[in-house]
Amino acid sequence: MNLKETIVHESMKLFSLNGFLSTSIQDILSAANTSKGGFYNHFTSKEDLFFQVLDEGRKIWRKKNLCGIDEIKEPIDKIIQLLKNYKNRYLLDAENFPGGCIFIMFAVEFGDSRPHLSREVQKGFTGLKAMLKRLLDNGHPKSAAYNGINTDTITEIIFNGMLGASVSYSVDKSHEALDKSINALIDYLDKLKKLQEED
Amino acid sequence: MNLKETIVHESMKLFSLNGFLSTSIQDILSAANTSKGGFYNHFTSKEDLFFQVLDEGRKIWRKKNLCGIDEIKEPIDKIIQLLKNYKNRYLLDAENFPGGCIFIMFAVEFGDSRPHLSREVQKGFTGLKAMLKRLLDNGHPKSAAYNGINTDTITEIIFNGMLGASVSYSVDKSHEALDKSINALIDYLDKLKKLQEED
DNA sequence: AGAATGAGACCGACCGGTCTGTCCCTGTTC
DNA sequence: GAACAGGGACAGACCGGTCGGTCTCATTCT
Repeated sequence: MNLKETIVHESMKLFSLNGFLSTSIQDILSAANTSKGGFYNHFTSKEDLFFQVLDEGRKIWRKKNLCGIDEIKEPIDKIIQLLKNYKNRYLLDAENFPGGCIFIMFAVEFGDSRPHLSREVQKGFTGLKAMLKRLLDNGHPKSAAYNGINTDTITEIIFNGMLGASVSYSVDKSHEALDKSINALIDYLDKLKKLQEED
Repeated sequence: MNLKETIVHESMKLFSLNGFLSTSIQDILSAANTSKGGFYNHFTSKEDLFFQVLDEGRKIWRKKNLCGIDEIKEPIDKIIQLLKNYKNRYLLDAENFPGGCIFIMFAVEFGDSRPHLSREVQKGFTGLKAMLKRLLDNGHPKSAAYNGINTDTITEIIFNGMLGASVSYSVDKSHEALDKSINALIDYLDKLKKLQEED
């Protein structure tokens, strides 16, 4: 791993733990065992680093969360697999994000004050929500409702459940609560699936 | 409103928008139309201000969210009323928290780096979760399960749903999505209530 | 007179970012 | 193969600006 990759990797961990704004260049230099010269030789600014970390984070997100999904045919089962991956491979894997999901960290800490950064982060959330809805719509022949519950509503429940689980896990670090949270969402989908089959 | 109250009030709004760490004393002085002397005459430090804002925020949270709950007898209906308050009186009321819920902001931005502040914030979450569980346990005669779903699981769903809804609302500011999110949780509880009545 | 209030100059620490200098690797020349 | 030039990689002194916090002093109220 060369210096540039090291800096991105170490920054990702620090951002996950303390956020982008609270992590100083000096913190990063110490973690990556380098100096200002080394840093600015590879990045034009701290913001430049942010975007590269964001990109790398997205790659990792996809790798961890979409693992094994293509092999599954039934759309609702795809989402269930996604939820399992989200818990076991993503949130519980502290190698890259020891402090929790960086996207939520970024989205919250930027708030209304860094709109150009916040906007970039928001794209990821929009994408996830759209993916969930697409899967649900594809999964239902009538393409509109699961036993009277429309797919928008289900999307919101799953999406917010994932967000909430991540936030509360990064706050209390309770594996037990995380298990319950994700399993509750899986139950929710399981019941929808049964209703669908009864139709 | 005297200067001290003005400072707390303006700080709360700024913290909601930009977070505690990204809000400088100078920002607060400008918003409250005062000076360093005026500030440090009422607060010993920025951290002191934080705790007073946190206290005030909790008072507002209770006032907004618990409104009308005592008048309701049925425990699940209490939670439903809480969810309605949460959406209409709390999240949608931008007077005090224009940028979104300060507790989530604090919890996320402090991350693992300010444990003594983070811990104080976490107490509120623990309290809310405990309240939800208490209501659910009281509401069920067998005090253990709603049609096979235990109260811990329901608590997690509601709690994470509230967190997630708040995060995604503060990111995208979509009333429509917020409505769907909260209504989905209310539906979830409604169905549990029906299952309970069938017993 | 004396206490409470608050204005604002000032302090050291630290921030992100620049700049110079040193090292080392590589290609060229004889 | 030795000598040298050029350039990328990196170390660290340094810069202006901003941070939270202190201090002095003027004003106002009792």
